[in-house]
Amino acid sequence: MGISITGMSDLGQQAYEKLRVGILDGELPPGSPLSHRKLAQLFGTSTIPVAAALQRLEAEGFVESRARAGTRVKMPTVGEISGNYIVREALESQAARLFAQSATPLQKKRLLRLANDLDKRYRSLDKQVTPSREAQAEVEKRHVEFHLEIAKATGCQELVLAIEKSRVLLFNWLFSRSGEYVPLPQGWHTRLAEDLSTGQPLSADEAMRLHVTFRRDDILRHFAELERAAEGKIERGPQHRKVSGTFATKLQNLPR
Amino acid sequence: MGISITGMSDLGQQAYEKLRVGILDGELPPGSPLSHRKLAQLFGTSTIPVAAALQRLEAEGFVESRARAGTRVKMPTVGEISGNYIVREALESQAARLFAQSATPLQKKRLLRLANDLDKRYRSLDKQVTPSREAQAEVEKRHVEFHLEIAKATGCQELVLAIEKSRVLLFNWLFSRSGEYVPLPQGWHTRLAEDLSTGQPLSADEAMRLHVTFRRDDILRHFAELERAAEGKIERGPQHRKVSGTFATKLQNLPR
DNA sequence: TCTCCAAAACTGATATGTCAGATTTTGTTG
DNA sequence: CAACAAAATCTGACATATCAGTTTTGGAGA
Repeated sequence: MGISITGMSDLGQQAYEKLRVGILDGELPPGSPLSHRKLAQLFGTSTIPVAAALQRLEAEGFVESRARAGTRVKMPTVGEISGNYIVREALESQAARLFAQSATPLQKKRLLRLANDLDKRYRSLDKQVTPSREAQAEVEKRHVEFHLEIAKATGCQELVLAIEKSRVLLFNWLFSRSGEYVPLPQGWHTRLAEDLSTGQPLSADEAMRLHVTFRRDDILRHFAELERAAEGKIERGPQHRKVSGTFATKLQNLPR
Repeated sequence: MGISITGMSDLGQQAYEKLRVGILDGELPPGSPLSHRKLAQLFGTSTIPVAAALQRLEAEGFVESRARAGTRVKMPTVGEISGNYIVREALESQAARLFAQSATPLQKKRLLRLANDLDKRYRSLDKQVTPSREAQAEVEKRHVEFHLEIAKATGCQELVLAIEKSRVLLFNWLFSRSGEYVPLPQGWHTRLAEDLSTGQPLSADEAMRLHVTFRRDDILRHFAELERAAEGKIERGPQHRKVSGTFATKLQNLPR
């Protein structure tokens, strides 16, 4: 699950990628402080490439920065998550239209196979009483891949990138919390793949909209509660969270 | 027609804005070289804020950079323009749905007024034999504002920003060339505004799709020709274009 | 224990200088 | 005059150092 499209220099690119996986792997949960200096020391570079990486991550919505006050992994608001859903619904329903309109039999077959596999994984996840975070993340990553496969089949690179951006961002926001898990209907993705493969563009559009918005209201409600709970609480300053990975640990214990 | 949403430091933000208007005003046409040093000298800063501004402009698609070889205003490919249309169709039809679904009478009235004004301006443009570049740009800017008004009425900030980004980018690409002008039908925007104000979400969606894609094929054909004409021509190195504004002139005549 | 405030510590922003790579120019040779 | 190579020039990437805000901290006083 990685964007390449360099556009950035060597060290800056490396810092960007390290930070990105650090965030997406949950080692750097929302609120984690990201000091230019400490990161530079950790990476063995100056602060310049770090600043470039953080600027890009900020533009992509992973990070928020206030001048001379600090940079941290972003805490999304309910409004932003809601907006993300709206934009993603627009992009993915467009991809669904184009897929239904012009996907080759091979692409359709491939999508069906992916959908089947994905549904299997979700089912096996449902069986477990307490699925591990890693297991959930693994399945969700494949979920993203499934949707990107639809977009890729359209042949429109710009659409793929826009959807990936939107998907990955939500992925990160969701997995930063212990979200109550809403099980999906049986054959949820297989049915979608069938709709996209056999239906007209318009019905594919509609099917995708339903798919995208299925868990939306539950999730928004959940986050609204979390937001209310955090009302006026820790508003600024680094969050003293307990984190597992080596990344954040190293970062915290670094002097200077 | 300006994005604010800082996210960047003082000098970097200023450099970004200056460069952005320089590009959008046509003073820096596609292919113009943008040297960190020269720009820094022109702005009276170091190269650091300039680099930050250029990195952001690159992420937004206005500029392309190759490490240690140069940065220049981007020359779009036909594929990118086509992709831009697909993404924009997705975003704007979504905005149309939401507008039809939830716009207040006041917002509808306001949109109709804007549409009427816009159509008037297009009509007066059609009357002129050789409309000036400035006059065309002025009307096109209002065209962008019209579409942003629809998005703003949805109350979804993320959708507004995504549409603005997509619109402004195409705006810049189109106005960098002397495009053959395809006149619009009578009351083109007024009819759209009416459709969005009175119709159901689905019909609003469809109306917007038709609107967005109206000139698309002509434009893509036009650019395909231009691209073919430039086949293998000036591939690298600064373009020695003749430019009007003071911005580019200063830039070119700067030593170092 | 709580409030307030100044000093200390930390932060991102920026200037300056250097480096290696890419490009362009120039000089040479056929 | 063409082809080619070396040198001069230009480019962005980056390191180091400093600055001015912001936040945290450690009492002093209530």
